[in-house]
Amino acid sequence: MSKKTILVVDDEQDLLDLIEYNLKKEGFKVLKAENGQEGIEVAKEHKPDLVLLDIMMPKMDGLEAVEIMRKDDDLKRIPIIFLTARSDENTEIEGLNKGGDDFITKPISTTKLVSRIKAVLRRFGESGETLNKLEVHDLEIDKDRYIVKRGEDEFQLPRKEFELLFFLASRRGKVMDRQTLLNKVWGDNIYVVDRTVDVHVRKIREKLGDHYIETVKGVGYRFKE
Amino acid sequence: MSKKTILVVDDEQDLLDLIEYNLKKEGFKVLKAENGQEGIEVAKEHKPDLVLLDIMMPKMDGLEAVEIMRKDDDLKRIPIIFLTARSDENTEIEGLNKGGDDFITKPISTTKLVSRIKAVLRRFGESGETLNKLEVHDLEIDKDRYIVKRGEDEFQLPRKEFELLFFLASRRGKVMDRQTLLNKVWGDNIYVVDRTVDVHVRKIREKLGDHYIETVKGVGYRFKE
DNA sequence: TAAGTAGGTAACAATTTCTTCATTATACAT
DNA sequence: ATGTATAATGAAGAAATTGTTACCTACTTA
Repeated sequence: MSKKTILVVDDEQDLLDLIEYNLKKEGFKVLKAENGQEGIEVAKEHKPDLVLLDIMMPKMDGLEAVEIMRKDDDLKRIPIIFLTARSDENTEIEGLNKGGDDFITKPISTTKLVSRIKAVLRRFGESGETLNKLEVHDLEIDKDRYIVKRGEDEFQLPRKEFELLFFLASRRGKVMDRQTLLNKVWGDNIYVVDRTVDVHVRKIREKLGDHYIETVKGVGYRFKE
Repeated sequence: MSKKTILVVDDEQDLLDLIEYNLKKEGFKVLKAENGQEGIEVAKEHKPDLVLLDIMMPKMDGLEAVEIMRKDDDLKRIPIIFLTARSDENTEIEGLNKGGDDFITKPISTTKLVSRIKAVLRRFGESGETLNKLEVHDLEIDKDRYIVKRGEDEFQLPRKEFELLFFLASRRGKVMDRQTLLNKVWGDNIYVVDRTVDVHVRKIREKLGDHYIETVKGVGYRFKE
């Protein structure tokens, strides 16, 4: 399991550092921001797996930030845990109503923080957040819909072609040999000649153009980075 | 919007009644159980939309109950909110780790309780619209009356056809395989041949035309976006 | 009881997708 | 530049999937 990235947004530098230290110790990747606005920018750029968001901040407070995030297609699925200076039930309720996923009051207990983060991540992880939508180059590959989009154009690829494309695209840059592709896309105990892959690659290129999948002679195929 | 069902599990009869009163006032349907074991039985039978679970109970406590629920295919997706007598951080952490979705300490503020329940339901509900009236393309699909309208025309579909259409339409664009459709429309523990879905799709197309439900060969069906 | 409706199954026709293989083109090493 | 290995291509047949129809059962209603 690759490291999960947590974005921590808080205006107190000390607290930011403390949280960073503790989360890194637990194996998370940590991003930091000092206000809501910066937080959203960082979130847009790095798409963290979870955001820890202070309610009280200068420039843009946490509640505003959450509203913006929930309206942004790229960000709205990211779980948010609020931080607040002290237990203030009204704020808490407002936060949850606005779309927060949990709530933690300062002073923060490290154990509690980590425990909650894990709980929230697990919760979101199992509800099918298995990354069903890839955006690479000018393509949008949507496995929920089994559709590939490029701008306004939609391509309806047959299953194998789609799954092959999806697999390659989800490992952008990495060269995969034919056998691996067969195992991963076709299944482990399927017997087909490995040249079959070539034919599917060709069909994908035929439909989408040949600037996505690169041939690495003697090795296999790779989705262009 | 159909009423959401909340199962409340607590050994204190008074509290049970108090919560029931408040939740009913808010428009929820309420089920009650007095210990973990009973709670699981009721949950299995009625599949509530959310469970409020006391940690400390005779016979089977809340933590045990949650473990069992999370292992049961029918129950594991039901969100759980823990109740506990007082803020006890250790228990709280344990609860969240075991798979709770939120945590509320007694004495319970009614507002807070309802607010949290709604927050959790919203979070979980986003995957499945609970609206009873869908308007898609030129169709109006009304689950209250089991009627589909197109302009002046009204179509009276049989139950299964209607529910299949409704389900697909409520997840517009998303491809659903036959098994999922069977589980969601027919029910989890129903045995019917999956090709049955095809026949119903055909009947729907026969009545409404075939420009609503799209076939994704090798995968399933999808309501056109 | 007959007739009608709904739901399910099975068979096979129609269609699409997949695989293979033969041929042609290309890249790479020498 | 040439030869060899590898990949691209095209086309045909196999395999898989879906559409469609007919039929069966259970249940409801007249």
